[in-house]
Amino acid sequence: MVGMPTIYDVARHAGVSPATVSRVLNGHEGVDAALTARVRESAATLGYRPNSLARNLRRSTTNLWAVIISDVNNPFFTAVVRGVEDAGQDLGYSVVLCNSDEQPDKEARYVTALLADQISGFIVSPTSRTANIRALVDAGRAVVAIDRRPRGLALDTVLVDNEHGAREATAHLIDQGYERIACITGPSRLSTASQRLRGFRAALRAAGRTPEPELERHADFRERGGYEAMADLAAARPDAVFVANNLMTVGALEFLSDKGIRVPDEVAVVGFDDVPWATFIRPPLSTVTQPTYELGRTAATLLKSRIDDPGRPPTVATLRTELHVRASSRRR
Amino acid sequence: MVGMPTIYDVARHAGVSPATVSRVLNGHEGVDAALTARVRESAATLGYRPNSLARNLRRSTTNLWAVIISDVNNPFFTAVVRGVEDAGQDLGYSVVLCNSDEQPDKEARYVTALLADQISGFIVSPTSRTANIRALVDAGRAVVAIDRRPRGLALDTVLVDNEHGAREATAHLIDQGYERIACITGPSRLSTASQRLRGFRAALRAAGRTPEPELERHADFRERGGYEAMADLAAARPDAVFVANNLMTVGALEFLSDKGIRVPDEVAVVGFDDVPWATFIRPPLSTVTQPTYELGRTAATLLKSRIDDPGRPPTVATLRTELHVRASSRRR
DNA sequence: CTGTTAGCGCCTTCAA
DNA sequence: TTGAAGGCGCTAACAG
Repeated sequence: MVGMPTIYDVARHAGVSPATVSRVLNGHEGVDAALTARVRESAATLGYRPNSLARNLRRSTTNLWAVIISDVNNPFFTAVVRGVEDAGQDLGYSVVLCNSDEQPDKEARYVTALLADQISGFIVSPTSRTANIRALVDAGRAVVAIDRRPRGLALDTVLVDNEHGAREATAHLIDQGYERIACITGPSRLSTASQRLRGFRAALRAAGRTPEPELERHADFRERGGYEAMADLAAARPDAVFVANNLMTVGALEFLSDKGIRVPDEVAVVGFDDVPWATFIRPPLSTVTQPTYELGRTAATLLKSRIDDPGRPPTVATLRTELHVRASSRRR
Repeated sequence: MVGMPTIYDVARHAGVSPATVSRVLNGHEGVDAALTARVRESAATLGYRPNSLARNLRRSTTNLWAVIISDVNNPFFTAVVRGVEDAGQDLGYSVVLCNSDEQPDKEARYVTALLADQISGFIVSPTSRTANIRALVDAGRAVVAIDRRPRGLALDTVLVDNEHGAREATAHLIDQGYERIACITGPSRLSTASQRLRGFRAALRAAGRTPEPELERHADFRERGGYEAMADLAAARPDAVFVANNLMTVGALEFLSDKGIRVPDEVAVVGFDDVPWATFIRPPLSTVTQPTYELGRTAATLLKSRIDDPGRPPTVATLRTELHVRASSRRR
């Protein structure tokens, strides 16, 4: 025997047929106890490991999941991936990570490549082009969307309650007595961005105020966009700002710091998403945190049950956010 | 035809043999131009995609690489992974990400599982237990070590010049006139930790000073460890501290901030590794940055050439660090 | 230059 | 309950 031992080697060693070895190793019922023991022992002494390539070819599937996220630089997504990975490993799956960089074309390329790889399940934070996701679904693959709701496609989806989170953050600012509260949200094509904006407006209305367009901005969910939006907003003289994701919050803070605008004395800030080391930024940053790791685990669970029961109607799981009030939004 | 079209379907459609289809699709030389065109066309019209499971079984390899890193929460490693991934994709490989969490047992479990998966290449930041890596090498897999030198094993390795980086950082502190310079480094079993400590001491000696044990601490390369080491150091009254990784730097800053110790007036700080948003921490943090993305790309290149030429003698690539001086270590 | 053929290692009927 | 045999889709010898 030259390479890794095969099921034939084990069979010979145990004095049984390959079929029996296969049955034992796959836990099929109704194999004689004595044979089972012998097979187990032979497998152990030979150091047999099933060749997953052959198994997968035979079963025409793999134990691989692919996670296609839209920004690896965003700690939000990497935390989610960790949740997926841990849960996936428990269920016997390995996870391949792909970064679409929020570009539909890059996403499309991944989809095409991965389709050929018999990947058994996909977890995707969809870019705006739903066609990519549809291709996966049409090819009969199990797919779970995270973070965003894919437009016009019924899918297992894990979201957080963006509207609630934004509303709570804004209500807190109102509560602290801020008068001119601004909002920097993401691209309007992304459901997260519009939901967070909606929550912002809802809180204002609930307090008897009217949302003012001059205090609202759309940017790109990245640091630079947050910086520019904040610069642009400055003319409107807000005394507080709710920023709809972590990277843009960092950008907005950067602008304020560059201009020597004090937080929270001149402008209070609350950010959506956790910012790593939020407590280190001076002043410590108030945030609406999302249960990122949980989100990943939930997506993994949904994916597994979709694989086991492809006909099941789609589920949408919505997780709660949590407001953490810190110094950046507290009146002295 | 019910499922995906196979190479036989294409062959029939194009009126050639499966072998010819295979040759065309794999770009083998010397196939008649007319046939080539016909095969290409048939494949296109049928929407043929090669089944990589079958191909891999036949070739008994995969187009998968596994990256086993020791801490997914550390932005250093995630940045490296990005470099690996981008380069890998260019070379036709997908990347599976695994997190050993600095635990040899967890690493061992991954190694065992992945060995069965015919993964074609491994990039590993080894934990202290070299046996795990040795298992990969013994099984004939292509392996590249990153960040740390695996003890007692000749391997393709990508490192940064830790000693130089630490020395430069320390020299800068000396230059600024600090007198009692402390060092918080990592676990002594990790080469990165000991090299950075060595660089620190070398700089002191070069300035005619003697390293004092009471100003040196080993911690665990995590935030909490940095916090505790700083707390412990405080009694020795340092006026500057060089912290040998990013997470511990954050921990040390946290302690200083908790105690109201001003940076850099009372204690100056330089950290090794980039800290995301280093510019946001007040005061902006001086850092020794590593070329993380480049490190990943280099590892990918080495891995590829190891796969192509398994007999090649091992290469050790050492990349340079860069000192970025910011306010946290500047005398007023 | 092209086609025929024999597996890669496993699982799963089918028959005994 | 166990064994024999075929085939998943592809590629690499080997013939022609």
